Amino acid sequence: MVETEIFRALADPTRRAIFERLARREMSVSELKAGFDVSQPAISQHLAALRGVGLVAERREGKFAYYRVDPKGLTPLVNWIDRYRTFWPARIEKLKDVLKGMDK
Amino acid sequence: MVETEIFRALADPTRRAIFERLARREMSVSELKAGFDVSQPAISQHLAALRGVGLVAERREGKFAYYRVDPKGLTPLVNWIDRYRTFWPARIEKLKDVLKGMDK
DNA sequence: TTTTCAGATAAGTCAGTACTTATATATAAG
DNA sequence: CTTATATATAAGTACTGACTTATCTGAAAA
Repeated sequence: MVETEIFRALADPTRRAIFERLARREMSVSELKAGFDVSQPAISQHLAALRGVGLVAERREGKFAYYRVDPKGLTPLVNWIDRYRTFWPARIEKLKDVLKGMDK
Repeated sequence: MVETEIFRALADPTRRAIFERLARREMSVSELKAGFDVSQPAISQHLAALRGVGLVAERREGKFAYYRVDPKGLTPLVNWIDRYRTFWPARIEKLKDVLKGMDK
């Protein structure tokens, strides 16, 4: 189940913090590492997890690996919430369209 | 961190399925149990977890316990997504207002 | 080519968690 | 009062997952 994987990926505070930092701008692994109190392998493992569920994308350049958020990655999460639109008015409908148009 | 707790709560497929069933209508524990292939204690434990993070609420009536979704419970999740509105236009702003007005 | 640097992978450890069965609590029914 | 039913809690187990150190791959620098 896609939702499970995405919820799981974002349930870890470190991993979510990585996602949040990447949301601001593309960064290399060592740049990212600077902000956290965990080892470099831990960062790589978190990035692999985020990449595995489509939340981030990788761009390789020489010996550097640059990671960035893949905006489409959040779509299943938004859609899941959307399924519970019965709890609030239909405003959220707009989200879907917005996300679709964002497909670049 | 509130977000972590909510993401964690919804990351478990059984627990999320319970939430989804309760989203349709209020149900007692034994009614819920009928739909799942886990023991009654497991259901109670999941409900306690969902209740602990404010995703569901309990109403006690005699020897029965009726659970329902607390719509406000999803607010932190929506707000978190909202923080990444930089990735898509400002439509999501509306959500906050909607959720606020939903405070019953 | 040898060394250094960026990053990924391997393997092991430890804590957390989803489950189980057994038991407790409390209300309702006989 | 005794028994049955609804739910919660206790305690134990097995698995998962986030971390570590050590090692591997590959590109740049010396």
